Amino acid sequence: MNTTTLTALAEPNRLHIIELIRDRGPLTIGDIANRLELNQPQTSKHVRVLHEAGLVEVQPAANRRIIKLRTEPFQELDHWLESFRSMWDDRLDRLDEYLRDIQGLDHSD
Amino acid sequence: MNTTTLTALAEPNRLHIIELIRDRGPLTIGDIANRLELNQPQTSKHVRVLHEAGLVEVQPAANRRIIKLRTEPFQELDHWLESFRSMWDDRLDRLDEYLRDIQGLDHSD
DNA sequence: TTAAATTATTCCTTGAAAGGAATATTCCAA
DNA sequence: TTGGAATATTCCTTTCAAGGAATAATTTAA
Repeated sequence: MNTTTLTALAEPNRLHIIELIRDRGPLTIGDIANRLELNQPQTSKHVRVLHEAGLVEVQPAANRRIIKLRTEPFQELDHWLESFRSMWDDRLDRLDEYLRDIQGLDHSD
Repeated sequence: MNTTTLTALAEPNRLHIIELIRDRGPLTIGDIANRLELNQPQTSKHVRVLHEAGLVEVQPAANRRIIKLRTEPFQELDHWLESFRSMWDDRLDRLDEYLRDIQGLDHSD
């Protein structure tokens, strides 16, 4: 697991930005600032960090920037958590294996 | 999602400690320090942070402390990721739903 | 009780990250 | 081309986390 993703998410305002976009869909810097009651400069800065960490995609549209979630970092995080899942849920693991069997998918890992 | 978990994991050495315990099982402060080539004081400090964040359980044994992983924070992180999963894998979501159906489990959430 | 091993704590310094305030930049509309 | 809206950047200050070094505390063994 890489720590850039975690570092980016560890700041409360940035986490809120991520969850906001997750819930409301792509948003503008101004939208984010308004909804989260942040100043515009700090919003830009936080979004920059999120972008540099690859958590977010920035799509210019005229005057504005539309901020979208990227999937890869969350997939990576999810994959990382796989290695812990057996700690707390063997049953689901076995079901997952069974599921893959009946779906005829490869599970050679 | 709470940021204490993320903050604790965002520090590289602490992340290494977590992954080390995940892979090797419960370890002593000294074991961790040796394997990760950390000084003992910093190891103690990092483990303290991990413990205060609830990521780790500390079990005294005579002179030593045995450090174990706790499951809850990882479960919470996993649960948080659920809300993102539909972004990248609708198929698995549908399979999961199907799975719950044939298992006769409650899925009223 | 003393010594040795293991771990915890304290003190200090340094670097980085975050917010505020001001200003710069970019882009469209008129 | 000028004005206004949206966003970016810079500069400054403050706070906080991390490492190093030294030392304290705890536990067992002898």
